[in-house]
Amino acid sequence: MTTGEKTRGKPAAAETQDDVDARIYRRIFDSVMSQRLPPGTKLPESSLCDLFGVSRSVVRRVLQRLAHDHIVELRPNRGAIIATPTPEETRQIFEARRALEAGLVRLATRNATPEDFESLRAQLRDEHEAMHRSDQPSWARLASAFHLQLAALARNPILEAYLKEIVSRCSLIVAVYEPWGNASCEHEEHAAIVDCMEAGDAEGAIRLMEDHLVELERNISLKQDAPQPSLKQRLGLI
Amino acid sequence: MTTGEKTRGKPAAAETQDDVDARIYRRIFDSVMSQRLPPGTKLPESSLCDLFGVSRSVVRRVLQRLAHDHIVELRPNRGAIIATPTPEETRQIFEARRALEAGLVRLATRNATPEDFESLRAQLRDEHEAMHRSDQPSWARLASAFHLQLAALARNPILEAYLKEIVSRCSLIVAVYEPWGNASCEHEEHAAIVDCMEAGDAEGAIRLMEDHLVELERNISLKQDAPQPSLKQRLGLI
DNA sequence: ATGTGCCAGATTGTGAACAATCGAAACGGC
DNA sequence: GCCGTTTCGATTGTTCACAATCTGGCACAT
Repeated sequence: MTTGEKTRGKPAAAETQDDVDARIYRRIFDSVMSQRLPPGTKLPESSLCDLFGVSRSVVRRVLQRLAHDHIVELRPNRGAIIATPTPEETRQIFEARRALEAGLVRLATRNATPEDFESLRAQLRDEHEAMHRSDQPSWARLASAFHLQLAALARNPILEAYLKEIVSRCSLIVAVYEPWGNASCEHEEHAAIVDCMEAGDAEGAIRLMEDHLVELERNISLKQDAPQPSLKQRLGLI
Repeated sequence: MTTGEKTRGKPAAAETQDDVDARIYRRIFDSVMSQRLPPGTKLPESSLCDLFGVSRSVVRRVLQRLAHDHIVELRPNRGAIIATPTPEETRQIFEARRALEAGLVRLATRNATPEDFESLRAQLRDEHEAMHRSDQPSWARLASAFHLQLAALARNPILEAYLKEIVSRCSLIVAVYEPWGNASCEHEEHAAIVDCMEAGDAEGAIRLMEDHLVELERNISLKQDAPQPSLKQRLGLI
């Protein structure tokens, strides 16, 4: 009775296997998104075992999940590394993202309630505030969160999960080529999209969203081509 | 030399771990698609170990992959069963599929070469032939293959992978509610889509594709609602 | 007779030992 | 001095044994 309720709920110190998995997954995931784990970083199983205090079985399972979500790359007999998207993959990811978000915007415009728009605008205010504070880490997270929250309004968990995965991969790309693009511009575009959706103009919102994503990709491509940031990556270890 | 080349290629009896995984995955996958493993079927690890002659580690890994692709459901401490899509999930899956295929048709229309259309028409001929032979198993497989091949023309592996997953889930639904809809109608619609694409009319092809998918869903929904096929599933064991 | 609690069997989750594989440095031949 | 070979160390892949958990049936009290 004291430690583990079995029939209904687990109020205290009982951590299920899924909780452990999720904790480790999120820890690695967040570290990648925060650029604390740059692409190409090796993730030896034994190190992770020590760090998280679990056995290799658990670490292995989590690494597989991360690999399926394209956060890490699993090379047979050679261990896991943080995934390193190539320029070609970048192009494909953004193309897929445009197609996905177009569909999501259409569904969201159809299904969103006034309360949904309310929370979306609240999100925009947070963005705006972080932007004014020049709080770039927060802002980057919030900018992604906007797209995710918009996706939730479509009321389709499947498409939402796909977008979640794609946004993660985009963040990974941003982590490689760190553009830190002009935030104010992005924020304006987000607001314009919401305006269009609230007015019921799905096609207009889609067009704005696509322009917005093209702009985002262009910012990244510039950094990607121009200053050759990949000397150590191409020459050293990837 | 006789059994395992290591440096370059593996011409004969050397089977890598990935090959083993893929073999077991495909075996289960195909069995589900062929309705030999109906939804709700239990998949005990020990049985699979015996059947495939591998250890539980391998079985476990494969089951996780199948779970991530929504072919099986992994219940903690209770083992794996073939996934059983609910009517609500069915609605979401088809909605997602329409959105995805719309984007794919648009890209495919833009990127397809004359040779691509050639192979697509060859696909249609195979369909037509299987239909005339009343070879329903073959026809069902070919009908899915048409959508998959069309998706490949978009030249975007990411969206293609998503559609592959969704089509699998659709086939699973078909396996539950076995509509075996009017094949000739489907074939005509496939052909009409290709015509539109070849004429460069992406928007027209998208509209036809959406109608086609709505029709497909309607066929399934009818069987789903009418004869109450889920008595044993809802009341007994799912 | 019905509902509750308990026990046994089976199945899954975990951890540690063993085997296999790969990378890289050291070695020797040309 | 350069290149191919070989050995060694480290890391991953697999297997097996043990622990934890759930299911289903049985006994028992009400």
